[in-house]
Parts: sequence; C-alpha cells; structure tokens
Amino acid sequence: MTSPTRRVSGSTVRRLSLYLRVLETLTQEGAGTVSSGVLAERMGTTAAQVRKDLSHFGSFGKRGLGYATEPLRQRLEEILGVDRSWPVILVGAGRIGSALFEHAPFRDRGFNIVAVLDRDAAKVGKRWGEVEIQDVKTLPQVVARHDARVAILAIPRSDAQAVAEAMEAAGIRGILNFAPVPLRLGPAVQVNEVNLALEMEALSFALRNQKTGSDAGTSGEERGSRP
Amino acid sequence: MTSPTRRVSGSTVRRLSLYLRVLETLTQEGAGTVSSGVLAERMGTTAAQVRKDLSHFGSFGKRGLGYATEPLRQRLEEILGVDRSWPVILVGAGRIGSALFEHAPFRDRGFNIVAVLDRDAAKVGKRWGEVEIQDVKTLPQVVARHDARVAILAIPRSDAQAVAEAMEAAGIRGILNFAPVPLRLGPAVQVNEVNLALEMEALSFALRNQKTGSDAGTSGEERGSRP
DNA sequence: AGCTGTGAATATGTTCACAGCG
DNA sequence: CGCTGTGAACATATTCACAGCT
Repeated sequence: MTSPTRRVSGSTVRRLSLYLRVLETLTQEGAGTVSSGVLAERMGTTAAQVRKDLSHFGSFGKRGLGYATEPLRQRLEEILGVDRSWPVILVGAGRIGSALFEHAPFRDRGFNIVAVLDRDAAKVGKRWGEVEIQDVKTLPQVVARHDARVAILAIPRSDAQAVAEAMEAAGIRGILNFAPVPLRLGPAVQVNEVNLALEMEALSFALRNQKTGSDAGTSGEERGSRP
Repeated sequence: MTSPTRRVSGSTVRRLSLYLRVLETLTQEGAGTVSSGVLAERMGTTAAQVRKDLSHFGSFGKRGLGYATEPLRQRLEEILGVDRSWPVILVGAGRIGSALFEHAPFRDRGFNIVAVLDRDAAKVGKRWGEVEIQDVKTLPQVVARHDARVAILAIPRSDAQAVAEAMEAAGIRGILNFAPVPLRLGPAVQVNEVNLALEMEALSFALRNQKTGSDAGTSGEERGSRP
C-alpha cells in the first residue's frame, strides 16, 4: 500500500524524520513549495543528499520549482508510517518509563502508550492517567488485546533479554530498547537501541581526543546517531 | 596523553562502549584473556570488526592468545575518557531531565550531574537530592564554577537553540541533546542528538515496509548506530 | 533559468584472507 | 598451532555533475 520501496539505509530513514519536521515548520510558515536546497539548509545537510533520499520513494518534485510542501509532508508521513496511530506497550514503570509515558512528541506522532507493565508488585495496580499498571506476566494477553506491534523496553539490564523474548513471542515486531544491553532477537523483530550512557561516552571520547593531539576525533557525526 | 589516535568513525566509538561493557562482564567472570572471536560473539559483530576497531588505538593483543581482559578494559576506559569523572550540567528539570538525573549508568560511568537548571521560576530553588535547581540565566556562572565541559539539554524545542548557544559561549564542548531539533553550533562543540520520536518513526517505517511488498526495509541496522 | 532526478566518481566503512608473532 | 594485525577486496553511503523537464 505504500510504495515501490527499495532497500533504504538507516541514516536515510532518520533523515526522513527530520525532513518531516522541517516540512511541518514550513507548512506553518505557509510555504507552498520548497527546494532541496532550502530543505538541506534547514537541516544541515546538502541538496544532493535530500534529492537522493527522496528519490528512493519516487519523484514528487517538479523541476524548476521544487517540492510541494504539503503533499510531500503527507507522503513522508505515509512512508514513515505516522499517518496512522500505533498502539504501544510500555514495559517498565520506572523513571524512564514514566518520562516516556508523558513524552508529548510520541502522542503527537501517533504513538499511543495503551498499556504499562512492570514486574514490581508495588507498582502493579497503580494508575497513570487512563492506564493501570499491569503485571509483566500478562504481556501476551495485553499485546493480543491491543493488537500491538510496537513496544518500549525500559527496565534494568538483568531482565531485558527475557522480556524482549517474551515480546517477540507475543507478536511484537518493533522494540525501542532503553536497557543498556543489546537484545538478541530474530530478524523479524526490529530493535532500536537507545543507550544513554553510550551516548555520553561518545561525547567524552570526542572531548578527550580533541584537546589532545591535533587531528583526532570522530568522523561520522551525531548519534544518536548512527552506521 | 591518550593515544596516537587516527580519525575514527562514530560507529567504531559506539562499539568501543559495547566492548567495554562486555569486558566488565568477562572480568567479573574471571576471564583473564579473551579473543576477538569471543568478544564479537557476545556483541553480535564479527571478529575482524573487533580487531580492526581495536587496531586504531594500537596493538594490545597477543598473537595466539588474545587480549588480556583487564588491561584492555582499562585501555578502553582511557580511550573513551571514562577513567575519570566528568561534571555534567543538566538544563531542563522536566520529566526527562528528572529521569536522567536519576539514571544510574551515568553515575556509574563517571558522569556526575553537578547542577540542574531550568527557566521555570516554580522549579528554581527546589532540591533534587544534593543539588538545588537554579535559574537557567546563571548558566555561565554555573559552568565556570564547576569547570564543566559537558551538558545535557532536556528542554522543549522552542528554547533549545538559544540555550545551546549559551552553553557554547559558556565553554561547554559536548552536548547531549534531547530536544527534538538539531542544534546548529560551531565545530568546537560535539553534539549528540537523542531524538526519541525519531527512533519510533524508524520503527514504524520498518514495520510498514516489511509487511508491505517483499524486500523493503532498513539495510543499516540498529539505531542509535549512526552513519 | 531553475531545479529535479540520477549515473558516475568519490569517500567511508566492513569483510576477507593471510603473513607473522608468540 | 592460534590468533592478531593489516593490506587488499568488497560493500555501502555521500557528493558531484549534468541531462532533461517545466
């Protein structure tokens, strides 16, 4: 239903999200049309990169003119799958889980946390707004009830692999993992690791190796980025 | 003081953090020595990759034997700059800021949040454990007082660029940015973007494009991992 | 004239494969 | 003999440069 999509790199996908954000701003500003150059400038990349990225999904620009802002925005939403609402299961009702539960950009993008699970009996039964925290043992039922495909894992590393496997078995196909341990799952599950300490270490590496010596440092930028 | 470091890719640096974590486990398990093959297996990469990554920083393996676990661990800590303690300034005392403040892996790695700032007068003056929330206007003084180089930005997108520029002016050289907008700063500042909605979008992209069609999907894996 | 879409050129990152040391 | 360290082969991603539409 979506596209004649060829295989596309992870960095391209991440840039698409950023284009989308820029396009939202541009729509608000009332720009009816936008060139690859402008898009690039607002994002800190190059015009060629923008065109190449978009060309993976078809040709929606007009030569001599640029891209129609609103249609491109819609197309990107479609490509990224954010033109719909996704029910999301959150496992882990600690500090990070709580912050994510409240995280406005998730809801804005259609990622609705419809259930919160934890293994701590002291937390089970408590309410966070509309949802009541449930025991992690009920994961299969919860996933089935909401027909969820996406989950967030925000628990300590010790349980992470086991819970991830339970998620896979329950039918989850995409996991955003905040536990500081890489998950080893089958290829049917897409795992995105968010490792905060690692990001900090990448920073300290850069600092350490930029004041020392003359030319050391990172070549690929950002991170969160990034392969 | 650290190394004959050549320019090293962001993905390599991120893998170093993961090696370090595996080595900690191995040290606990009492393994005195470890081969690139074992290290690779525990991390989901290849032996050649491990050797290539490490070779950027010298040759600390013994042929026929492998790497001495503990010395390698120490060396990696040194390379990554986590053999010392870093004072970190946190700007943004909201949900995410609070979660990061409590985030154990940060302290474990020597990233100490020594000051918390916010622009909300209702929050200023409150105490989080040892530290008292201060007005974001005092940023220059706070940075100077702690001689900080690293900061975390966890505020809404509207203020992010302005505060980031203030950080740069105050002498901050590494920023972990949670605001969903890419910061445009000079090359002297290393910015690592952590964009949570974007990570979710990368997930929904993968799901959308794996059930549809036959062969679409992401080629570069994970995220975090970068370009 | 302006700007897209894309093949070709380049740069960067990963894997292979093997010589050489312990 | 095993395993590292590394150049050479390969794969992937980015940039260049230009033909072609509007």
